[in-house]
Amino acid sequence: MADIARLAGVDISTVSRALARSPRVTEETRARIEEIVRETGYVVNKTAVTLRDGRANQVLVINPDISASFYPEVVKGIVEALAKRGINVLLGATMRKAKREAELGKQLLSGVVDGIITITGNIPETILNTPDFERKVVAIARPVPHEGIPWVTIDNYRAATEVMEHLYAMGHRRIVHIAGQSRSETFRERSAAYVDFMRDKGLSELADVRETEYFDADAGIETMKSILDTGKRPTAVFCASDDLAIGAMAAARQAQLSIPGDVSFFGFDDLKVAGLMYPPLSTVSVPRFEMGRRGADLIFSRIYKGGATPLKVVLDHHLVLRESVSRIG
Amino acid sequence: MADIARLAGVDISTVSRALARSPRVTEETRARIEEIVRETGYVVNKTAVTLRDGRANQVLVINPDISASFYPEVVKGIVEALAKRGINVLLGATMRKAKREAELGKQLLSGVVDGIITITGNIPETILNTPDFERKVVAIARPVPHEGIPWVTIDNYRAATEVMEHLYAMGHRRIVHIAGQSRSETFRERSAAYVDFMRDKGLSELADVRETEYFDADAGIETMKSILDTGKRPTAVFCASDDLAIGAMAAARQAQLSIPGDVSFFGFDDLKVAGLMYPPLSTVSVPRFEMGRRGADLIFSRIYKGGATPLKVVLDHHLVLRESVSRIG
DNA sequence: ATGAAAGCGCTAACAC
DNA sequence: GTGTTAGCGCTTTCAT
Repeated sequence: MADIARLAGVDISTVSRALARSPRVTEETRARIEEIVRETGYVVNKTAVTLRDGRANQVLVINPDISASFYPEVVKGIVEALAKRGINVLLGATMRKAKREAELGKQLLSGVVDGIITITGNIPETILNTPDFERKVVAIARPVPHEGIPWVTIDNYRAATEVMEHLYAMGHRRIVHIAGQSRSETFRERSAAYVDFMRDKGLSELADVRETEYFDADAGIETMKSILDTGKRPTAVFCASDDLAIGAMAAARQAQLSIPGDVSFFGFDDLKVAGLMYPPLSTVSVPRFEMGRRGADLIFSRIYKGGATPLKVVLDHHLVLRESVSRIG
Repeated sequence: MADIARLAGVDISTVSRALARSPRVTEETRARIEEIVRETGYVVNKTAVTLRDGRANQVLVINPDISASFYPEVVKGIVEALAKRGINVLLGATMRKAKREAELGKQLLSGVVDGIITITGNIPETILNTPDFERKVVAIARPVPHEGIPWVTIDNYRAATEVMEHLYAMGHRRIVHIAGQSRSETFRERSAAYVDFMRDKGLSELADVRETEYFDADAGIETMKSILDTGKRPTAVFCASDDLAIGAMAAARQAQLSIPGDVSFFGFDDLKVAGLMYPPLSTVSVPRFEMGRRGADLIFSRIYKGGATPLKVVLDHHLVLRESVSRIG
């Protein structure tokens, strides 16, 4: 900026004002300065501005694993909402390591970002004793075990209940549930809905919940294999994620089972690929993009406008019925 | 840091030294300072360090679209290589907009990052007149139209030729190619291999290249539909990406064709989901993780060690034969 | 072994 | 309308 000032024959503060579109600079001076800026390709040093202003105009999105197909749409929603307000979005992946998560949390303390949007269901322990940190964190999809942190979600219990009602209406009784981690409230709700439904229908005897650690396709394969190994083949499998379902279907097929002839499948998430499977997978449509947008709105209000926001935002879901479930009995 | 200094009863410069593990601080003083740091949860302000040091110890990875399944593994490789060297990785998505790309390029000029790894095949125009920018940019997967920028790739022409040889050996003659953008050298090479092979086998009459813009599943669906609309059904379809293949297979199935009975498919990338499709998709295994690692190594050498590096790194690929291709004739 | 002070690039309050 | 200056939080000479 000093260079620009010299070239324009003005003080550096005038350049600063011109670039900030302050009305206190002659139109003429500003034009001259802007011309020089264009010629030289000069760009304001953001680090200096951040240091000076005490804010980075950036937020960090923490997700567990960028390979998982669930997150990209959420991130897009966040970027969409924040970009137009001049807020940058950084992306960090924890790879499910608490240490990585703590590392990322430090970005908040070290001034690199003004806030954190987490999709991991955890809160980096590093920031736990930061005063006022509740105002700087928002959770999406998975709630965080901490009071005062707002979160955006769908009604998982209700959605899972609807899935079970559908399966039941299609004649299925011997239904098993491939679940996610019970330590995650999201997956706990889905499992609870399954267990409650089976009990309410007097089917507790048949209820079978298989918890998985990472709810990815590999877990789906392994779990499905172990289910088939028991010899008691279910007529339907309700998977807590599409990734689980994709893996489970592949495993069923490998065991020479036809889908949905021998066994039906229901997923959760409505990933892009769900509709492209063979057969196309019935699933629960989760408004991922909208979740991102709403989460971004929340954090923007709280951090940059200092306003109050609701602590819980529940978005709509709906069932997407395709061809992976057959009518039986 | 001033607070820490006051609490420890030393000068701020001593705190700085202690935290930097300088030998010029008594073991005792350092212990005291570290204790206080732990208690208060203090974290060094990274913005200030960046400003002072003139380097951010961060690089930016630019990719076209975080929804596409190709990139996460590459990013993981980059993170793996850089994290242990204390270099942070930021992720930016262009959503295929030149403007977004330019925006991201500014991050380099504004001091937020020290270098850029691009997986888009483009170079942000913003940085084009930065002196010495060739030293700060590395391309992965897709080369950049600019001299002096190193890149990491596989031999696309050779891989595509091997695919064609396999299809040919399996008896296929009426093979069509669903290609990516011809403006991308990567896809151009794959197409060229197809065209050359068909010509060399005297099959030019049957050659049919369908170029797509985004090489995603939707493009695969559309293109496959249009191929089937012509009425001349191919016996095999060589897709320039797995995403294209997944979409194309779905479209074929929707047209009541059996795979690979009626038509065979070959993909490119070996995405995780390729092996979980029904039937499992034959494809070209691309070392995405390794590409990321090597790209990261390159940029690290160039930026932080100021060393010279090769301008082109070609990694190994191999064919993964599964069940989406049948033997005919 | 520790302290004092300069300076990284910028903005904004304060002059004029 | 423009210039002068302090200060954001840190590291690193230079002194002692």
